[in-house]
Amino acid sequence: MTATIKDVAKEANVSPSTVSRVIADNPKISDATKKRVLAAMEKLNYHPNAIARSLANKSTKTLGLLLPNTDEDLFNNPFFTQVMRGISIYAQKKGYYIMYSYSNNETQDIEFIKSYIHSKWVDGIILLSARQEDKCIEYLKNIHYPFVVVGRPKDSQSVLWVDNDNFQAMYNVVTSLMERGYKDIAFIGGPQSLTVTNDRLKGYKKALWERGIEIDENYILTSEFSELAGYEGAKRIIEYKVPQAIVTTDDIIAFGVLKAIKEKNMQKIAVIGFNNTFLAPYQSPSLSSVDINAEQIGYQAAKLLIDSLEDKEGNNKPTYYIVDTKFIERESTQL
Amino acid sequence: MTATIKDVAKEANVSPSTVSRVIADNPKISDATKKRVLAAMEKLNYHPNAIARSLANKSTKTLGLLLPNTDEDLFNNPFFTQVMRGISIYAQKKGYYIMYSYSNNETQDIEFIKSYIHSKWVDGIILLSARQEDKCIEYLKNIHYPFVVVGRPKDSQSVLWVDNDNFQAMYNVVTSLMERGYKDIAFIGGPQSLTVTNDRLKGYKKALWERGIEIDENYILTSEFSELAGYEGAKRIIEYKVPQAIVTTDDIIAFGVLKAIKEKNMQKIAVIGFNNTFLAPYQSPSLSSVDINAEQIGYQAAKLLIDSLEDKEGNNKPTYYIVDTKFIERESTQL
DNA sequence: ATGAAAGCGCTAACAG
DNA sequence: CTGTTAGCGCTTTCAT
Repeated sequence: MTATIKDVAKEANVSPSTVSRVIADNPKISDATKKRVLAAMEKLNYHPNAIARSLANKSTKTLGLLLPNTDEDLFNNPFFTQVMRGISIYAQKKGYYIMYSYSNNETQDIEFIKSYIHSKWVDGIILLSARQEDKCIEYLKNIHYPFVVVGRPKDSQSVLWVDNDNFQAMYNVVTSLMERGYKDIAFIGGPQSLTVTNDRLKGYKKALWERGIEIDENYILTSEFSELAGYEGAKRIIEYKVPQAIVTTDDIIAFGVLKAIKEKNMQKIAVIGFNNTFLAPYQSPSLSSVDINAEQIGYQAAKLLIDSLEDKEGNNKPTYYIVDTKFIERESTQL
Repeated sequence: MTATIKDVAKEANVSPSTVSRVIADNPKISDATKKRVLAAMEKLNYHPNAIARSLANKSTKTLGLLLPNTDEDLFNNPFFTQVMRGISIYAQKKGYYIMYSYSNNETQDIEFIKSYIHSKWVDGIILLSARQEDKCIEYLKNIHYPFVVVGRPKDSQSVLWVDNDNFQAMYNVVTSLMERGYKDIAFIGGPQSLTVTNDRLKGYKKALWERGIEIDENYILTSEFSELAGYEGAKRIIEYKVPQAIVTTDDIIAFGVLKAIKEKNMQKIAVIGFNNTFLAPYQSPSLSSVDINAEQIGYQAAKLLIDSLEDKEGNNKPTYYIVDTKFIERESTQL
């Protein structure tokens, strides 16, 4: 049916290996024959069979992407699609394909990972969202399989990862608020099981602590990434003691906070989101948010993994990448 | 390194072909040897090499997914992630893998399709979002390559597709509004190049027409899927002539409409979105929206394609699937 | 019911 | 610089 390397070889009057060398762009091939082979390929509309190449090469040039699916809202969160796009951009640039799987829990995660690895489908794995105690990281590390994780792993020794400096980002936001006189600042975050939540919480605490403001545990709430969590969290906090500002770890949470504030008619409470999602400007008041550059995170993750895959010498490159954040001020912090 | 079929064969004292038959669950294998082979696999921690199988089988059990990337907001739209999840669920159930690519335009689309096909990486292709004149559909149809499209293609003859009944869904919404006395109803839609926009627009027109309401072209706006489009569209419409209701073809657009309405202080204008995204309930007023069951769309698309791939006999199954919609009423239509 | 052998399409020594 | 040969790991006739 479709032309194979043999057909091309015949057509060009060379051996299959010569054709193979042309495909691989091997330098030791005379220009003359190269031309001839290329012409033959063209004529026969030849395209290398990637499967056969993979089998012979023991490399598929594809990466496996593990998507979390635990929480309905977590996945609706634009963060993931942005990261995926970033991954794609670098992968395509380097001629890599991406496969993806959803999983509902850590056990399934591991299953998919094993399936990817055992079946030999992928050359490396990308993990989205690092948990505090992450079995996947543990597993992949133990078997020395190439992977990169989006989010700082708890034990980052000898694992590739990319993340924002979440500690610093939140620290800066809270400090900036305090510099304008805000004192009673509450915190509503996602699941405590995620590293990102903890990092941001630490930034929050450090900022308060530095200015000698006592940390009130009733002002700290963590649950999940949802508007509902933000909505109910804000109501609880307001009922406890009306704060001057509420910082959150995600725009989705902040949306819920805004709703609660509106209902309670407490519009002077400042609100800050994270991720600077596309709807943040369309809230009323428009939501101030920390832009975490999600696409860049994905891009750098793919880069870290692919580069390490292709760098046989194992040169001592850094094993992580920190993506800059930027605090975007809008109406919700200027009331 | 890892065990191959030969190792298992030796361990179990059988030939490689016997092991292969066990893997394929071939009926003509004695239970005794089957047990023995299974035990050997277990012992050696054997896992079939999917690449090698694919090469021999000429089938990869993976599907290629083409994601549109034209519009920043289009891709941030949760619709796609929901469809992807649906696709994944059925694919995983049937043991298929999914590869994805983003493209920025139709030319790139075709390139990716060719790359998938020529490289033999995938067994079939899933197209997201049908354009009115879709070169990808044309191309795939011409070469008789297996594919399914999400969204009704213009010429749906002999192509697999799944979609909502967009005409009917919009028709129902508008009719329902008119039954409660609304007369001046404006329409703000996405790009005219998409089938979905046109189908919904037709439903809108038909509903008005049936009730003898003249269609005012100034009440019909189409541009892109963004809050900005909704925001500016609504302002333009209001300045032209204040309507009683604005129907849109996407929640994102509706969010922009809500913002404009708030600014203009015209809160009695009813607003309707489409897709019933997770933020719709969190607008104020909460947004009435048509639930299109995006995950189901993805699931059925994968099902249509995979089933057709596996059904060698080409039984005359239907080539399309219509997913139900449901109008979810919230505050934005009950003012 | 099981084995031997050829082949899927490509790559990689090794020779020359 | 190019050809020969073996082999990647699995499947599949064709025998027996």
